[in-house]
Amino acid sequence: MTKGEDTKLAILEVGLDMASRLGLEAVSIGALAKATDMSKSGLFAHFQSKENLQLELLNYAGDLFSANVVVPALRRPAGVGRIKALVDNWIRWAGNLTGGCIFVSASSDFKDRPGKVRDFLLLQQDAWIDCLRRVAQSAINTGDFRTDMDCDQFAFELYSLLLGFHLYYKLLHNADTRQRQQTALERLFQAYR
Amino acid sequence: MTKGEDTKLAILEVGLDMASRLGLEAVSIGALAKATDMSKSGLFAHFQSKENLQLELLNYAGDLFSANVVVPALRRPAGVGRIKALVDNWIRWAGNLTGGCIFVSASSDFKDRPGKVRDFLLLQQDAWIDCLRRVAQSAINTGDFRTDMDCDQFAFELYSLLLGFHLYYKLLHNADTRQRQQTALERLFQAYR
DNA sequence: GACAAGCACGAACGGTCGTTCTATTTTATG
DNA sequence: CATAAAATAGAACGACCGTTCGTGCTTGTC
Repeated sequence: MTKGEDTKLAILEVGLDMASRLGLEAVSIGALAKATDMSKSGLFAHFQSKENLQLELLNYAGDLFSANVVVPALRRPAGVGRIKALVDNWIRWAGNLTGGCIFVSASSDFKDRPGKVRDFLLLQQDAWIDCLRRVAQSAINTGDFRTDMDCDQFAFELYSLLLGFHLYYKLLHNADTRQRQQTALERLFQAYR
Repeated sequence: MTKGEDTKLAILEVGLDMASRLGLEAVSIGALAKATDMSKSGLFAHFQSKENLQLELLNYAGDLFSANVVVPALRRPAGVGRIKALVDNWIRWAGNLTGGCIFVSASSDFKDRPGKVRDFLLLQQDAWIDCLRRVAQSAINTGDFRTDMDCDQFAFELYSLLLGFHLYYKLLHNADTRQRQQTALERLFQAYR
């Protein structure tokens, strides 16, 4: 790894945490430069534009998300166990970032900001929902879930619970959140068995 | 109503829509002044500070929310019907604002921005969740729900579904969202009957 | 119709924004 | 070790940020 790539990665790491806390739009070149002990122009040279920085942040986050949330879950045998692993990984992912899941923050931030950033974010969200749908389908195949279940419906309800967890945990700092979500998950799984 | 109050209300109306779209933090004095055909200083005089503008926006939104979402639902007879009315009103509320529910946007925006604005937002969120809890309790009293149900758990799951709806509808522009949410709601109600 | 109060304006403040240059230092390569 | 390339810094740009101040214009009241 060359020096430039190394620096860039360090910037993205700091930027990701900043974006999770304050939102993708609030990650300014100046603030990020200060946080990484660089000059504005020195940092800027790595990204050519702010829009590009935002795209690279999302892409970096996507790589981390794949490696830490999706892939480890897919290594588990298909079925409800895999889904639970996916949820556990997601919870850990959201917990490791100071401000929670960057995709949740960015979704709220960019839902009405047309452009490449929103387009990319939408692609990532579609991929995530598709992932949820697929793990549900594979749980049907193993016999854990009913054959007549609606995987899209399942994905919607599961994602909703993750969003609920996110709000309760990251904004309200509710202590019982994990337990509450666990209960809801059990009820969700039970409905489709 | 005096001229000043009239102007202020017009500002809040425009500001609310802007905040729902771009986030509470992104409502700049200059942009809001342009949108209301006023001078920066003229508009500023109504609020004394940006923080105060944000607080007044939240307060204004809270009043509208009460009047359009909560109160009409509470006029319905207690029970599941009241809860359904509450949800319907919430959906309409989120639909009427261009960027969706301002409290959802603001929650994401201010979760890691300590200060008066976040404190006030937290109060509003607590009140809303308490409202959900109460309608559940009153549905127990009417016999619609089981007496041993956990109202906090119900509030969590119901709010989660609203958040899921919000993301699917406002970001992904998914056409089946309303139907999907309806199905999830029915399942939720059924579980506690 | 004079007068005070309320209201809105324009100009200006120091700061930060994203971005563009040029110059200098640091790194990798022969 | 020299040299080309890559990486970083510094200064400056116009634009916008939140905020302050002084000055007029509208209001409603006596």
